[in-house]
Amino acid sequence: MARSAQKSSASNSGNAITADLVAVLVAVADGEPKIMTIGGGTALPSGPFEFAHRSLQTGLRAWVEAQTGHPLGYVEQLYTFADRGRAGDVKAPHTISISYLGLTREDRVGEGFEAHWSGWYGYFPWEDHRAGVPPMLAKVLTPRLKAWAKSAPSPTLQRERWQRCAINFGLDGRAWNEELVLQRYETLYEASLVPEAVRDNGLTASVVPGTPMTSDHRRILATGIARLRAKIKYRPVVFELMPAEFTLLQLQRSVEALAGRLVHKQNFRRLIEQQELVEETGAIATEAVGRPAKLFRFRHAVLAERAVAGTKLPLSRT
Amino acid sequence: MARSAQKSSASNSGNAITADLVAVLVAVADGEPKIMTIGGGTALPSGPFEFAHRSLQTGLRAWVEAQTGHPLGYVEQLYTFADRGRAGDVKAPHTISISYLGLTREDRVGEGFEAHWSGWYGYFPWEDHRAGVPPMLAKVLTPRLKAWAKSAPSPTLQRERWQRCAINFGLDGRAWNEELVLQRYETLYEASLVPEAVRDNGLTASVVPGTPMTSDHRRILATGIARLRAKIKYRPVVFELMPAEFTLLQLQRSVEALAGRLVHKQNFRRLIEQQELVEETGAIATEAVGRPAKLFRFRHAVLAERAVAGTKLPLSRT
DNA sequence: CCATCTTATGCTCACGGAGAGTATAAATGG
DNA sequence: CCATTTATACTCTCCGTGAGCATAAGATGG
Repeated sequence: MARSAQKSSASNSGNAITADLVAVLVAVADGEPKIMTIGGGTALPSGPFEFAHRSLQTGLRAWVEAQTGHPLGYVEQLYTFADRGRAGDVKAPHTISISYLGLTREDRVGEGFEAHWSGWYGYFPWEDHRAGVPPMLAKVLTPRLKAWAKSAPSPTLQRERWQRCAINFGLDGRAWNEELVLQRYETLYEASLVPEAVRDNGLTASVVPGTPMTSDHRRILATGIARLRAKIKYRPVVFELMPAEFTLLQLQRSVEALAGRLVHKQNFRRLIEQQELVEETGAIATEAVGRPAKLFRFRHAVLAERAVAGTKLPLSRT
Repeated sequence: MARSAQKSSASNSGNAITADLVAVLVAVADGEPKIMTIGGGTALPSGPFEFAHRSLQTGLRAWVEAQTGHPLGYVEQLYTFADRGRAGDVKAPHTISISYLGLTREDRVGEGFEAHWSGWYGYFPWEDHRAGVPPMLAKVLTPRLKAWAKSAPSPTLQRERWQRCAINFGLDGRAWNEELVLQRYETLYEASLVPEAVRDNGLTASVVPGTPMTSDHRRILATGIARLRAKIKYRPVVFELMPAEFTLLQLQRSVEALAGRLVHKQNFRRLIEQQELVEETGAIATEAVGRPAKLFRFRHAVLAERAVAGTKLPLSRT
């Protein structure tokens, strides 16, 4: 029945649950995107929601900074999960996971913590298209997905399944869409091709490469990667992952690392410069090979100036 | 301290809270966007999270359908709120509001329920630019915002405040951006120009037009409107709000109602048709004035075909 | 029947952004 | 000096998009 909102907090008091924060903390080091993990890379950092804090956002920020000793540059709420078999403990108190995406420049972790940084493509080997389409996509994923599609009960369902696979994984001559990270993971889960699905549903099946995670953390990670890949195209968030000074090539490599695909160098520079996102520091990079590059820094002014209007990045279709 | 996720559900058990679902249910009737409200239009429908359901999404769906007797077309999670003074009841159990956006064709409400549909521009009069910039923007909002900016402690802060207002409200010759619904509401809240801010902070101040809501429901509504305005530009969700058959003008009017601004008719038709989003039914609209229009229906096939690739809508800059 | 009004529908044009390629510059190591 | 690598400057083409013009097909009132 519909009730007014004022009454609801009183009438709910029987439905006590617990809320967890789960963080997808991203950094880029050596041209590789990394995420902070615990438990030897099997889980994302998570913790109880602290009511001492004014909001969820500040709660997460304080908690992460206490753990790593570093400030969090950019924080954004991802999604609130309560679905799925959460590791099979049906009798445990119900938990809601409120997940966040956080970007940071630092990749060091404070002493004495079990957290460390893991490359995110270890969890999603099929997502890295920087060196072309990964061979495992055609060799491993495609046949498994095809078999899954064929196993559907009706011809119509078979076609629908296969169409979905083709769209998500860029098969049948379709273009690869780097933003469909979550859709791909969920398809693999549904097809019981990831260990989590096998675990949650008590099956035994052969799975595809890619490190699994506790609970639904890999799903949360996929959500975070997808969000970030979408975001870098229209918001200047890449800079949160860069050191104070950088060359345009370093910036490009970071974007490519996140997007999992290469960009056209000249167009990338044109876009960055015409949007006045960066300014020269005057210094020159000291690296070894090739013509030395100018160093740039992010023009923080643009954040105020243009209301985060847009950072367009050229992610080509080939 | 970092703990593995497996341990967390056990170690959290002291932090019990309650979770509410809050729904922004949208329909379009007579060319006006409406939202479902309760409490005489002062609150969004909300209810406790039921653990009988498999997921949050299905929980909301079941709950809404039980209330209204109508299926929910499209459902999407919006945001999870725990911030802000929730109506001043500091000692009440802490509540998290998980908000959802739902789209439906129906605008009838089942008998015996207190819910009904309210036009959303009653809550945000400054958001409707279909008949040009609303006079109240220049007459009421701008002077108040200017005063608020000037009241900042330092000249730098004054400039920052004003720049933010100018960007959000399209002042100083800037273009109106219909997607900044939430930013606008939050600015007004911060400037104590909405009753909710006055209420939450125990102030007395004169406020601007626009119906207030319980708790932070107007903020949640702003989040929903913003999300929907962004979404209609790249996903074919408008059709969820349309009857089975419609003319292109009706479709256009719905888009304009949601976006709060007019679109170029010929370009709109071109876009809709070239994307093959609709097909002719063969019938002709029976309305009165003008040349009769063909009736169209949504091609549901495109959802599968193109993986929600994109529905671009021409929202011009003038 | 004609003038007029309203909406539907077809077509053209100009501009700008994006993808892609060519060419040249500046460094290093043999 | 040459090969190699990276930096940087231009150019060209295509297409999406905003905008306007023109015509068609109904209704209504004189």
